[in-house]
Amino acid sequence: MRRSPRRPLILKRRKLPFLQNEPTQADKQTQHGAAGTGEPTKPAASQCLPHGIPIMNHPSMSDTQVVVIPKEADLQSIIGVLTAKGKESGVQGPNKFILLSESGSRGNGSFCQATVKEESSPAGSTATQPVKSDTIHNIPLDDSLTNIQWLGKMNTSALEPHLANQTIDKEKKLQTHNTNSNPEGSHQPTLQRPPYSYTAMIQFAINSRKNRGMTLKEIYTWIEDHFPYYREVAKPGWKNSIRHNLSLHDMFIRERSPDGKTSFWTIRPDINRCLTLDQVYRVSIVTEGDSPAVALAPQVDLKVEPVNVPTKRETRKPPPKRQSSSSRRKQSLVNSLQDEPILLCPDNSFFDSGVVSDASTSQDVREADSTEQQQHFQGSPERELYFKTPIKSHSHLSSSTPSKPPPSITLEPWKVTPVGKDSQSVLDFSPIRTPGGPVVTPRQEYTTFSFSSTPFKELPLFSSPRELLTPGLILDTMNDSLSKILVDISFSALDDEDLGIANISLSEFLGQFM
Amino acid sequence: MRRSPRRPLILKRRKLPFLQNEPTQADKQTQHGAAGTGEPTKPAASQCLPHGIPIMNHPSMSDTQVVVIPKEADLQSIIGVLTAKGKESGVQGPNKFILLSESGSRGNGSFCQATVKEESSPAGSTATQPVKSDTIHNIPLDDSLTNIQWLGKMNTSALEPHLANQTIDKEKKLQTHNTNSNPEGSHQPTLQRPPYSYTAMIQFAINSRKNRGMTLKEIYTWIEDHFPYYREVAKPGWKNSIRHNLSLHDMFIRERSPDGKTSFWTIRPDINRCLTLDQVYRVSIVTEGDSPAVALAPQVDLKVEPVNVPTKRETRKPPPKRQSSSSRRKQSLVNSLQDEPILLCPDNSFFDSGVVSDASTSQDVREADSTEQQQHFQGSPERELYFKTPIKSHSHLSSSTPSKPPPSITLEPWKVTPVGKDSQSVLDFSPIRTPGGPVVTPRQEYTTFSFSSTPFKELPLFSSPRELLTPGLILDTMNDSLSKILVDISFSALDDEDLGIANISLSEFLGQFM
DNA sequence: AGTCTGTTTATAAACAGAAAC
DNA sequence: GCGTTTCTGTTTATAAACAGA
Ligand SMILES: [Mg+2]
Ligand SMILES: [Mg+2]
Repeated sequence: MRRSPRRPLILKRRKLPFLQNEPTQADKQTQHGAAGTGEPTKPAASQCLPHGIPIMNHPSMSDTQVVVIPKEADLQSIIGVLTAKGKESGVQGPNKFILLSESGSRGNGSFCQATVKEESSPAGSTATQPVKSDTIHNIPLDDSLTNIQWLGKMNTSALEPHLANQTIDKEKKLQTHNTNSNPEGSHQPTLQRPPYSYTAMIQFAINSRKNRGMTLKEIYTWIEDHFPYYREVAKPGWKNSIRHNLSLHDMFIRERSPDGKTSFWTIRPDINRCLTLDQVYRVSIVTEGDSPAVALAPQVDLKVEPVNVPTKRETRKPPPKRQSSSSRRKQSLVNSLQDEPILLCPDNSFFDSGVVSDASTSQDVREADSTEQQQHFQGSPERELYFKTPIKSHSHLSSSTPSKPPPSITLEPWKVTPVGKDSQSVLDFSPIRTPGGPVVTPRQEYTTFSFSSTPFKELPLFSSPRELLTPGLILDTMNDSLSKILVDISFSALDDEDLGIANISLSEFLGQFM
Repeated sequence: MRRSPRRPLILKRRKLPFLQNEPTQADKQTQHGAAGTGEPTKPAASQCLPHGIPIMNHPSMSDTQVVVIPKEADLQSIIGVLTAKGKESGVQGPNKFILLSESGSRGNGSFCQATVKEESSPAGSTATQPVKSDTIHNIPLDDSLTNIQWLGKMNTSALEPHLANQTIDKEKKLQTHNTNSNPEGSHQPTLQRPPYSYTAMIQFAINSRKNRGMTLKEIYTWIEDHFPYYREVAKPGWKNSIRHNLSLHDMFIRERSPDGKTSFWTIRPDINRCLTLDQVYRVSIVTEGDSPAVALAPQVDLKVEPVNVPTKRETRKPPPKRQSSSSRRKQSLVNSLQDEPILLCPDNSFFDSGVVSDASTSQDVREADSTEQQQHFQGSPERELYFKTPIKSHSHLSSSTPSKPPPSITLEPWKVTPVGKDSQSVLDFSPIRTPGGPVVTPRQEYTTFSFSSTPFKELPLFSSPRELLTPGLILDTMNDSLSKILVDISFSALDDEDLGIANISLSEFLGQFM
């Protein structure tokens, strides 16, 4: 809940399929629509993990949520989902999760009205029983996938072009299509769209080179080799997007080869965070490991050195009522290019030279008060209701931010209608919020078993309060620790909170890669 | 042909209608298409102005073209079109035009096969005879409008909110719709989309304020007041685009009011060129003036002072064969923030304070050799021909740059089929190139009368070579001079070419406003 | 003549924080 | 004061136009 939100590693705003089948406008409903999909604007439910595992807010810590893990549930899967969820929701969202094992009396709380055994979820496979052996691989995925889930489907061979250094050329590796039925033993890479932005993938590509320079074609090839989605299913416009990103972002600089014949792309060294797919991959591979008390961190040895201590420290904790900073971010980081710590690049096997680079993204303007800042979602599905406001003679949209029509239920594999009595309570298991889907509203309902985000103590969730004292696991997505095991990123500087600028967490380190 | 190209003032890449009627996908032709519109991939023609007035390349000066003005033609209209054309095509395109009066023997050359009297052009009105009195106002316009043409339709009252300074609020001025039939006397503003980019319009808006700060809402209002298109016909998504531009471009900075309550947008003073709509308007108003030997420049008094002389002057003229600079622009202007002259803001009636600002856009890396760099256009209509290349199993597009299907003829009012014998020679009068229309190809055809861009001397265009010596007008769109009249922007520093960085022309000054 | 590469602009969209209602 | 809605601001994605190599 501190420091300015880094961009999540897990992609948002990337719903668009980008498949070869064009939008098809099948459900265009051009003028007569806007009444469809029957989303009944319910007060929404408490958040649930897939298969009805509930998540409750902690009564006192706003950044903490409590999860009761059923006995039948797959712990690794849940940890993965929670990690993704925590990272995704940024700083204001929950980033600590207390995992409690269910004490058998599961029929007690009706909070989610969906049991683990529930197999009638209409939106895709249910697949949580570990005996199914496709615990992760069969989770219904789409573009709004978390990267951990996605990585569970990635083949490790997708990383091998790293190891076969320099010989990535034209051999048709990785061309083995998986036939959509992917049992756990097979290790083909998915054709699912990876959850990384173009900018992130370009960084992955360029940073995989020791000289940290790549031609455009090599970037294409690298991405196609490591993310077969782009070779196989994406429309060719993805290359246009790559070029667009290279040109648009100042982070990417085009340089000339010494002979001046070819040009190659580099990353501005002063802002290169040196993230590689390997690092991201290792993070999540470890996440899926055996012991739950395993570090979620990459195996790299990062060193944060407080060089160029910011001179404007007074802006870091603004007076809580003056100026209010009104942070929509980014404008507060003007001229923050110099005064950030130098972050040494990890010298893993892919790098020869430890290029010195300093971080230059955010000035880490943390808001003073983190007082119960419940996350707001704009639950209004969309206001393409015609003539809703008689402002103009426009017969078209009235909102200045375009919005997609709410998708139909079957298009959202995370939306599972529970078997409970109230058919209106559609649970949103998606880690991605869609405006129009059932979202969590901050409305407080202290009285019922309904799916509110009521503080924890109000809900009769457990058969006895003893369970709250169960020494469960604590998953902290802010520093990617599970239980009390801290990540093994060794910060050479202060690591207490709210003390210094060197207090950069892994999630921030990862998150700034958009 | 010198200095790096500024972005044209006249908008390109803005074909999209952005009207309330959605794309309608009526002619989607999803899979069976791509054969339509009957564009026969002809070798294309030499460039012509509307009504068949030909433009020929000058035999020796690659940036110069020669235009023979028929007696019946409207000179002002032609000058306007040429000015737009010159500004639009950037540095590599022609920016000087020698205007010659036709010597009566018009039937001589068959080069354009369209006479001025031709009235059978199927795409809109022909409207060049000044006796029609709607010389400019009736030119068929669409989104690919030049700004000069567009300004011909603009009401002068659209500028009056400047004069009624500060009281722009809610009075329903400018709400007088024009009923599409706009005789010359009436002065309603058009509902046509203005040819300015969002970035340009935002600058117009903010620079119209003395304090050079505007809230978002004020920017909206300013644009709506001055360009009623956005109030009346544009989809509400245009406000999204405004916000997008404000956020995206570093040029726009959000600041807080002194009380910290509201935020307003400013333009980074070190790169603010202080262009206002008033200036653009005056430029074009003068262009439409009576005498052809009139200055095309704004009435402002700009002063360029060579402060911070660049230290890396050796990069300004690279060795002509080494490195070759391979300018796709923009990457050559890294770190050029400091070393450019300070450009004083013009203190016209809209400014109180002469904010000091220096230019910081382009480092003016001029290509060494401007040897017959004929402009290329990618005339390939689009290659959504399925299975054209058996590269992948993609059934969809194969080009990584998406392209629109070629529009039908009737949608392009500039495309006029001449009455000549060859029905295939569709002339493109549009100042905007569409990749599918007939474009000028650099193919050299020295032998025929065909529509090639053959050097000037090869074409038997004139009845006698005397006409080449006719003391015609010279329209130079690089510095916006007609005849020998220079623009009245007074540069205090060097104004000879290739000498100093202060050699900034009006077109560059204007052009950098995208 | 066509393709690849690079730059810009436009538009839609997701979403978050702040302000208004 | 709270809850909702709207406004404002930031990013990402995608299409597209077009220029230069
Ligand atoms: Mg770049
Ligand atoms: Mg900005």
